[in-house]
Amino acid sequence: MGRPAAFREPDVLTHAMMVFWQHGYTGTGIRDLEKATGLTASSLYNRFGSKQILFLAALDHYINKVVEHRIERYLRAPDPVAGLTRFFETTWDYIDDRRAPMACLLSNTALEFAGDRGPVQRHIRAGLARLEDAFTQCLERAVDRGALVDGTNTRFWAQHLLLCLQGLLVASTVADDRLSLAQHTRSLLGALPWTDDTWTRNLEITDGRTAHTG
Amino acid sequence: MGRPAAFREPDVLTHAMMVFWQHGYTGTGIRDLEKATGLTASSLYNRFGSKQILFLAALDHYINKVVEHRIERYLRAPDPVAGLTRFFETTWDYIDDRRAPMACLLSNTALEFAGDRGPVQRHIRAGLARLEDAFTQCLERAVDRGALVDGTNTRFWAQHLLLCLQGLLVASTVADDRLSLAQHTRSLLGALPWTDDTWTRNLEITDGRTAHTG
DNA sequence: GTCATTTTGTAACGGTCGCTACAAATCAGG
DNA sequence: CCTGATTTGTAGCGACCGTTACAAAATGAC
Repeated sequence: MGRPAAFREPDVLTHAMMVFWQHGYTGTGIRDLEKATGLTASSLYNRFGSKQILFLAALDHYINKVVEHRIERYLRAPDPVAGLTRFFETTWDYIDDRRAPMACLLSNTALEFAGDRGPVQRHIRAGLARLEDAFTQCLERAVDRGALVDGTNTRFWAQHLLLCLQGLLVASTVADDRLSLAQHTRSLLGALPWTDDTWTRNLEITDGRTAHTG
Repeated sequence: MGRPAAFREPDVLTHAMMVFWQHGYTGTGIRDLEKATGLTASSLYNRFGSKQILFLAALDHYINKVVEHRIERYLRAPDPVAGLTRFFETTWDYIDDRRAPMACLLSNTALEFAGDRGPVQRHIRAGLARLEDAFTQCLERAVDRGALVDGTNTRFWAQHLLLCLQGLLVASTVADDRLSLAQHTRSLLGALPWTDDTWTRNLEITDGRTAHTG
């Protein structure tokens, strides 16, 4: 009952997410959100109640769509080593797709709300925890396959990868060449306790593929 | 000639720097700067011309004081390995000194102005380049002392350290325990091409010292 | 003291901020 | 068609934004 909404909530959240991603929470005004979503402030407030709540919804949308999609596609790929490698490589692809390097909405928000102890921090932590868990599971599969040495502290190395990823994302906003970023990515991944020549073989495979695809 | 200013510019820049550091560029208003510096908007605009120019001056102030001080104290210390280790360790001390984790003004600004191509980006790059150079020189001294293997690409590993540092800083804003951050710092530094047992010996020294100092 | 020069305090400018009151519009159920 | 419920568009709220005009205050040069 009641007048039906003239929009689909996921679309609104996607557009809001993009604006917040580009300009941050403080840098995004309600008028920007109106333009991006095509809705009026009335509709936005009628649905979400406040700018902050809409932002939290956009954050969750980012986690459930962007992050989860990348987890599913790469970290849950059949080959955990190749998947992990591709996960980091495609971070740059994703960044280069857009006009400006936008890094990661989670990282951006983490720094913007660094002193915060409210709901925003909690949502950020939840999103990063989801990524950390996915890394952990990916590394555990690598251990099972004998790619990582037995007894590897997968939780620790998952946190480590998450930390390095955030460094790469910050660096990507100032780096003038993507090539060096790729080299640093290799060094970071190479630090993991791979067994024997697992990692060097993976590098050869990666080189072969990138040589073909450009 | 003319009425003398009732403030010292370095003090004004220090206070402005702290406010920008805590709340970011967009999140800081002129009224906040008035309260923090004790000056009126008139004086601020008479001296600096605009909020943006004041921010650039505060950025340079951060580079010349905070960053340069840490470079001088740690990266130019007699022992490059111990100095580098202390540099990363004291990053947390510096963060914990303040009420809220503020990470690094350069990293914060890099993400806030991710899409920017104007003067702010240039100042950020200059500051990071200064840090990269200092890392490079520190690593070169480590090579000269035989702590790093001959032929080490010091420029590459300096960029690598800078990248990892930014990851640590982002992680510090969401981390609930500093201990794990210290462990990740060790892993990051341990990835460098140290000679023989240089790094393990350095860890023992570090452990001994931290055991005494708490 | 007078003048030119610079800084300071006061007050306010036009614009945008997040948000909301209100009525018209659009549905379901009777 | 009427009623109740929900969304939409319009219009504007008070507060704050970055910035500025203007005059009083404080200096050195003469």
